[in-house]
Amino acid sequence: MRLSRSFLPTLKETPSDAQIPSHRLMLRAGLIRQTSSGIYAWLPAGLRVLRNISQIVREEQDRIGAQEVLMPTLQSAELWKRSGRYDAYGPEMLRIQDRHERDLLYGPTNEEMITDLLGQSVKSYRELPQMLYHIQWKFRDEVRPRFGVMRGREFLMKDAYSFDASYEAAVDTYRRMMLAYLRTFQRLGVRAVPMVADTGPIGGDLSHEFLILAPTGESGVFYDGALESKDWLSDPIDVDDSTSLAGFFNTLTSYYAATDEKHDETAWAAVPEENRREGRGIEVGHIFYFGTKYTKSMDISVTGPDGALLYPEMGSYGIGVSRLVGAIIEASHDDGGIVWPDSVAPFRAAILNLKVGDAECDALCERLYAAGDEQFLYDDRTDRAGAKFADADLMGHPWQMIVGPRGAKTGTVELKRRATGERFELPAEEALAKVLGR
RNA sequence: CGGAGUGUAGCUCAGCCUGGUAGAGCACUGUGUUCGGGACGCAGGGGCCGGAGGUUCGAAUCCUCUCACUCCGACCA
Repeated sequence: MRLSRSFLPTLKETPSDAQIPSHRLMLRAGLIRQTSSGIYAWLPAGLRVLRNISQIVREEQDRIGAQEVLMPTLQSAELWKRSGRYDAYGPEMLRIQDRHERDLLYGPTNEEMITDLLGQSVKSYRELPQMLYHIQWKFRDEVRPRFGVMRGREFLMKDAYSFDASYEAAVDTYRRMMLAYLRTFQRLGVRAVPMVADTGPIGGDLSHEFLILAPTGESGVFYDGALESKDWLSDPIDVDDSTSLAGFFNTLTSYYAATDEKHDETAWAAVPEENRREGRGIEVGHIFYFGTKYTKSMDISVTGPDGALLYPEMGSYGIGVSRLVGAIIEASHDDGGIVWPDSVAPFRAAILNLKVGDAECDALCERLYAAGDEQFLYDDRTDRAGAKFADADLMGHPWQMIVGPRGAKTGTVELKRRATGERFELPAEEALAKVLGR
């Protein structure tokens, strides 16, 4: 994208109603604009990030056999009356009426809808397991939205729902999903630690929250530092093998990790002192096994192997996609602006033409731009160099390809790595190779 | 939902107390000098002061109502 022709409105000054770094930076870097309290419009660069995150989430969901669907944002109140949650949900649920005065709601979650959908078509245990997910906008009428997209009212979320014919199978599904989450967050370039979460009346140990560590997190967290060194992408866990999954799960959960709500001083004391990590975290994912809660309340059953009716065992698994944009920035920024992990950055690199109009600079920049296609943001504005540096740092591109009159003469590019500040003077082709990972 | 605030130019804000008819910096347009970390000069454009009522000769300013947004608390992917 050519910056001179793009809609990337950066701000030099900090908007007054943004309190935390991610909110300030998202506004300043031109990712979002607020349209109402807790509701945001996503501008081109912000949308790219949202899509990059969604794509990684999608690939990891698909990898464990989940199938993508897309359910509507508006739901019928009837559906929620069947599960009993229409009255139970409270004012967080946005309720509306259509012209026929039928009650509708803007979905805060989709358990009822997915359960109903599955029940309509799945009649035998042989058709299980099923795992469905969608990435859709949701609405929760928070009393007090704040922190930009981290606590908005409208938010983009991936939610998956699983249906198994037995508890044992549901446990495998849960563990499979847990691994998918660990892989997802690792690919997103952030450290998200799973912590035991409250299971409420369901009980058991099958509920975990995933928290990204950041000083502005809303929960206090305590965990074993050994969890930091795990590489889930190369761990040879067989997601189709129950024993392999159990081994993975038992190893993982043997390390202490809890939010302040569930913190246990005795267990904490058993963690080697040099491994104790204490800080704050932002919840970006939640996985939860809840059994037959909805299949029973909505009377959705299938025929079991013995011919008797069986209520499928369910779990639900959320990832806050739009919240992640804020959370990643909270975990990865500096005084100059955002520091995007490579995998989610809106652009892989910015090309900074320090002297637009200089034939050699222009030619070299065009050559670089053509090689990167839409992965590069070409700063072809006639601004001064300083403004370009500042904007590139603010927007957080992983790489900056700086082209000035000196280098352009010899076909040399100054490559800057945003995360470390390292600089390399390289021939154009080598710079491209490095940036494009070739 | 309780408490506290704020709405004036695209952004950050001053002006309000003590009414007299709209300001600054940045941004934007033109122009000249500059040109590797958010330059400088000159000349410009842009706001029915959130909205509605009221008081007054006169309201951004005082009063009433209303809407929006923000912060603190309780609650939350």
